[in-house]
Amino acid sequence: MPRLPRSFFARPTLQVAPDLLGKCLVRRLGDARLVGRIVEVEAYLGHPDAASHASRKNPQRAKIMFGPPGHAYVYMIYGMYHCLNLVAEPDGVAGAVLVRGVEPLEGLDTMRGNRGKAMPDRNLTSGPGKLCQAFGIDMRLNGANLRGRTLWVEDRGHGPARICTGPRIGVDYAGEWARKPWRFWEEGNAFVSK
DNA sequence: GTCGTGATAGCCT
DNA sequence: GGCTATCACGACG
Repeated sequence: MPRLPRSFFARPTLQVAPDLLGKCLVRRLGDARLVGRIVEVEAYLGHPDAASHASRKNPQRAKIMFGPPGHAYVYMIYGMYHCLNLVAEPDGVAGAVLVRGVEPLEGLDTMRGNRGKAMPDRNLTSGPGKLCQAFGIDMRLNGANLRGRTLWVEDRGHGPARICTGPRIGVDYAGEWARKPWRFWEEGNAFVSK
């Protein structure tokens, strides 16, 4: 299956984000191969997007967002969970797409083991923290090249049926920027977080 | 089904 | 001491 080239990511974040819907996130984890079809994302820009880590006064945590496209920006949130972003825009311009939901296609048993307990399958990857846990994504993958051997994105041709848009989740502090319709999801998919 | 809340760590003022 | 691009669980009905 063809991996998405760097040129796919080297575009405006608001174009890359909806284009990622229907693409497949692939993770090699030991002998396991985990695949999830992306069904929900959010776009985060650079300054002056007040909801973005890249627009903080000291965006040290988000420096990967300013780097070359086609890399992973991973951060820890609420002390317990991780969130996966895919860096967009040309090198030097901040922008990333938060992956909020994927539909599990391969490696379900490994995902169930990573999530622990008796988690219903519909809760495996229907949220940014959940999917990172299921895919074994943590800070070790921050800055990883998406054309390496552990994490990448493939185009398997299963585009989204229909795309919906709305405000981003959990950024109410960001004033007018919180109301931008920069969350994109596939209509009706069970693995959308809300 | 909805709602409220606690967990937990790194960085902020 | 407060906040965070979250989640799971228990109470309620």
